[in-house]
Amino acid sequence: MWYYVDPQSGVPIYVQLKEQIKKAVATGLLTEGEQMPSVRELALQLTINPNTVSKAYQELEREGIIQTARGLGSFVAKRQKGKEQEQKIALDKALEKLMIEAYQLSVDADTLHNEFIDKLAAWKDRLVKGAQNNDSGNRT
Amino acid sequence: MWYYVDPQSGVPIYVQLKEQIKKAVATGLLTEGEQMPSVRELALQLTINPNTVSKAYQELEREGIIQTARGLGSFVAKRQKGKEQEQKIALDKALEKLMIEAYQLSVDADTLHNEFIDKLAAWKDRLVKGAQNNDSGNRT
Amino acid sequence: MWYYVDPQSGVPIYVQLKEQIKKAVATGLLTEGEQMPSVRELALQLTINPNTVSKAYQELEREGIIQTARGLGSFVAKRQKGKEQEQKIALDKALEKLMIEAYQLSVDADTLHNEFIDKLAAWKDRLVKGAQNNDSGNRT
Amino acid sequence: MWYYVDPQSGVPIYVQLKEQIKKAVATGLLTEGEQMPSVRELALQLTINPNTVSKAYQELEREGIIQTARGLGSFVAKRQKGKEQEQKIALDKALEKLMIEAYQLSVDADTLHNEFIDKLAAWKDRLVKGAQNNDSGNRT
DNA sequence: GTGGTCTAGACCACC
DNA sequence: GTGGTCTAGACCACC
Repeated sequence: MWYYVDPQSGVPIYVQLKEQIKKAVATGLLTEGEQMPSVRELALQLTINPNTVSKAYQELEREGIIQTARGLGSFVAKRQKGKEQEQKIALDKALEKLMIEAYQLSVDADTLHNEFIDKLAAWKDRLVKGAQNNDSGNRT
Repeated sequence: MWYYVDPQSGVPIYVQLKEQIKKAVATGLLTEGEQMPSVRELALQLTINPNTVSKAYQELEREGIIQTARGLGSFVAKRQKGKEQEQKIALDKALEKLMIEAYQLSVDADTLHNEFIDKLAAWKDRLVKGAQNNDSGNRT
Repeated sequence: MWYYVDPQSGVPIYVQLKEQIKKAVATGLLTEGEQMPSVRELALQLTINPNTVSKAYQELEREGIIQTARGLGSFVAKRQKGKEQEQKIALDKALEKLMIEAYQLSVDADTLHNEFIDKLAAWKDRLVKGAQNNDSGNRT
Repeated sequence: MWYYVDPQSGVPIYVQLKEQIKKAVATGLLTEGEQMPSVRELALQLTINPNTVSKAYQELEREGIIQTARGLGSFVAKRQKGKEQEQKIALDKALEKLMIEAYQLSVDADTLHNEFIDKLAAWKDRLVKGAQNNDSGNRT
């Protein structure tokens, strides 16, 4: 697959890996129930140590992104649904983080808005649409 | 001051503290050059371990939010400017994180958009406005 | 059946499921020899990944709570008896865990005692009573 | 110090270590703010690998038992206080776990009660007493 | 000095 | 085959 990792970047390798896998799940490159490459396989491919992959996988499991079964392998977990209110609170927190980040970056409100719109357009298909649920399959 | 931490929440206390200080800086409750409470003082007030405060301050310093002068104390740092391109890259990354988070939360695109607009409105005054950057040139 | 899981809670789903099944067995909602729902069935019902159910079942089997017969399904196992001494050691360990937990929660001794009495009253019928062990001899 | 570890026991070493440290904190052998032995030191003493100690310490930090500061060391954290209601819920859960465990062990209600009383007596001094708070120091 | 990450590779349990 | 734990030891950032 298309994971890559930069040991020089300063960001720990297992963190880089986690972020890429999360993104892959969120963008649909990895789908619910799909089997992840084995720890060894991915380690070989990225020429990193199996322990490093293992650490990434373990944290992803703790975060509910993947599910691991001994002797079987790791699988992309079903997406969490949570109660609507908790969802709103978490979203609010995420947006606040974005605003704080934008402030720190001295990004002005217009730039932020424009970039948000662009990014959202690119993600629109992946984010669940209002009336549709994600198991019906058709997304007319 | 008005910091509060919930030791039971699962989120490490120093992370909670960092987030609140960052927010305080971003919302103007703490202003450039303002002196932070001493590690000891804040620890006493929150009845947490001084090491916890120290860890928060250390990370905030590494992130450029505050600056520490030996024997004088810690102060809110001048906001970073960075090159425009780095700014864009960092913003893009922050937006991507938001999208991934929204996906994990099963938030649909419309909800995300609406909540973003609301949040942005609340923050508009703090984020530098298009035509009036705070010290550099305007780039309308 | 009436299992429920909260994917947002931070506690791994398979752990939540295990705890509920253990409780169901201990409270008599599931009885010795009773057939468990199949992995698939339970996964569908809870809209979680079959691997998640599988992991819960695997651990329950290792703990001796259920037994799995290939091609037949899983069944609630007969309760273990163990030697009296092992029983005492295990009980002592469980009580120690409770004390440590109570300490971490800053619960005082009186509160712990009262709550224990209340809880025990609610469980008294399920726990084998002194004079009437369920199949072995009585040791009044 | 008096930690010990049995590599043959089947229980992972880092779990054994975590349990002992938790107990040490709960019984007052380790007190708030006290510095933990360094990762290397403890590894040498127990003749286990520093990584194993490190794993234990990292999990303890996640659980709020200790606090780690890079370059300084690890310290016993201030005890969590949490809101009273959450405290009650957590206690209720812990008691329920005990009951389930007792059931699985075929322990009868009387035995459980007696053993609880004994254990509680041994712990009474450590568990915060009703009217006293834990920072006044005197414990008449 | 401190902890954090990583490699290389062993051995284990479970399938 | 799968992941989990552990060793031995390197190198890093931070103090």
